[in-house]
Amino acid sequence: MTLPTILDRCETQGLRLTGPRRVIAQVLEDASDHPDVETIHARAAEQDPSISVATVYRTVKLFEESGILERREFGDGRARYEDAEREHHDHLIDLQTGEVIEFVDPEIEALQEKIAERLGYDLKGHRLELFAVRRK
Amino acid sequence: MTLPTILDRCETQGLRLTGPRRVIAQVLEDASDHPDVETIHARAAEQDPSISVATVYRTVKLFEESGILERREFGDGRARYEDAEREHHDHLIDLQTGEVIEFVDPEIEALQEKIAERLGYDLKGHRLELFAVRRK
DNA sequence: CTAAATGCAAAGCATTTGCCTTGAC
DNA sequence: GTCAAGGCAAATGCTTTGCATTTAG
Repeated sequence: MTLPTILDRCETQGLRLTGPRRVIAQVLEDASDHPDVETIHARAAEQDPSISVATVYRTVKLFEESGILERREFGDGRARYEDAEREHHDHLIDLQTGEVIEFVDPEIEALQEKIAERLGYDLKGHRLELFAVRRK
Repeated sequence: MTLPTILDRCETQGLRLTGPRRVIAQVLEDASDHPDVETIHARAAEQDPSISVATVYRTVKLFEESGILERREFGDGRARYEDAEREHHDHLIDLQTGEVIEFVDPEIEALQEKIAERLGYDLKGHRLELFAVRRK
């Protein structure tokens, strides 16, 4: 069973499948990194130079609100996006180099419930995001 | 043994103790939350209305570069600051309400080294920051 | 056809910076 | 007295938005 593509999920959500949206969806489908809007726009523009940055902003916001993408803030002032349906993982971010390392740690996963419980905090539908920040 | 105040550390660092810096240092000393620049400025202005926002920005940046403060990005677009000398803790952030819960989990602390090792990533001088994000 | 989506440019915010004045040491 | 620090306003960088035009369904 293959996971549904971003485009599939756009259809499921009943989103209008415009030219720009198809291109942006494909760009994100192909991305193995965590592109920011400028990067997404650059890649989309390779397919269709008429796509504007404003549309990229509007589209990633729409996709995020539809649960298709997840927005990440890595501390460098711009938002980055990645497919929300990818298997869960955490991030190690080096603020000096901008390097982002993905990882999954079973013990950390197991700690999520425990921590929430200890704090009396309802984690339902939430996620723990782990950051290792190399400060200056 | 009492911990050195922010002002103490400014002196240790050889920073010039100007009026605005004294006030901003005291504001941060008194803060039990994670104030952003606007908030810090509002509190500082109560003591001295002539302090400008630009100075608050310059001062928190200086303090951060001096290791006196730590900058936090909680995903709402503005930076927040807290005393770097406070005992280590992580944060649970609810992006919907802006609520920030501090906590320390010994198991998570113990996992830091392990994770870094597993990734071949040098954590020296770094820190794991934990976020639980309630998305929309 | 009709409402939603796009492009473009202007507007918004948070933050930074240039420049001249003020003040700490 | 000197050079760093501060105030003010302009500039910057990322993101959003108003409006006229295009387009998916």
